[in-house]
Amino acid sequence: MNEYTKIFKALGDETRLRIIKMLEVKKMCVCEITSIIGSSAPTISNHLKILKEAGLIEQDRDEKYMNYSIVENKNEFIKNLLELIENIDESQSRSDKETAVRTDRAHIC
Amino acid sequence: MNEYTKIFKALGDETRLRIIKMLEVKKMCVCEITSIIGSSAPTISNHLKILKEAGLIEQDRDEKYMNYSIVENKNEFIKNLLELIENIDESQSRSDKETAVRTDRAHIC
DNA sequence: ACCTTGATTAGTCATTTAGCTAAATGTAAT
DNA sequence: ATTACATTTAGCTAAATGACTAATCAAGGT
Repeated sequence: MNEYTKIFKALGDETRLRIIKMLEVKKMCVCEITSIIGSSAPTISNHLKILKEAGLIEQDRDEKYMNYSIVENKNEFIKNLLELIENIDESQSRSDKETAVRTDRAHIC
Repeated sequence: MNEYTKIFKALGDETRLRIIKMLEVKKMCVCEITSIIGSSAPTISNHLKILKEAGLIEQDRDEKYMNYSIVENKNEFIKNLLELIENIDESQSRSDKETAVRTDRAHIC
């Protein structure tokens, strides 16, 4: 599939867009994201895979947790696109972000 | 559906992204686009509807032809997004655009 | 080495999507 | 009014997608 189509397809899903917006706040592990979204862990894991393969996020292991974060070394297109998305300010994202900052993996995972 | 999800979903399709890139060259009617893409007219018509409902393109009738074009009065998000897309330069888009400028509806419709 | 816990993979199922053809609608010209 | 042609709607099919549970993999602590 076309690189750009893959990027837009990755973003063209409610749940994945929520995840991207949450990761603007802080890097998070699968179980944290799972607890905020409310879907099953495999479902979230799969969404993360799609976002990663589109080049939007990256993963790094922190002990037993797999942290996901907005990609660091972005190409120009991804960089500009993610900046655009940062400016999106809706109630859903705001509420997710608030939950994200309050979320402590020690308590929920 | 979320406004932004709808926009990204609209762009997350090979054919629709091709159409957007072609419309950067000039406004076109359904049959012109159909002849360049090679799908059926109803299929193209449906793709155009999805792009329109996402707020990316608009239509105006020119005699018996329905012209589709990149939306004129864009909100900030759509404006920046379409600028980003304008910078995409791939062989597929280049070739489609070349075909588009050469395409004369008088000959093909 | 074993057990616990977090994450991913595999397999299923329901829903959505993108394509088609045929029929309906809209517009212009005869 | 009738015909011709562009477009859209309706109805269908095949493929893709997103969800789940069960099973497996990976890492750490006992």
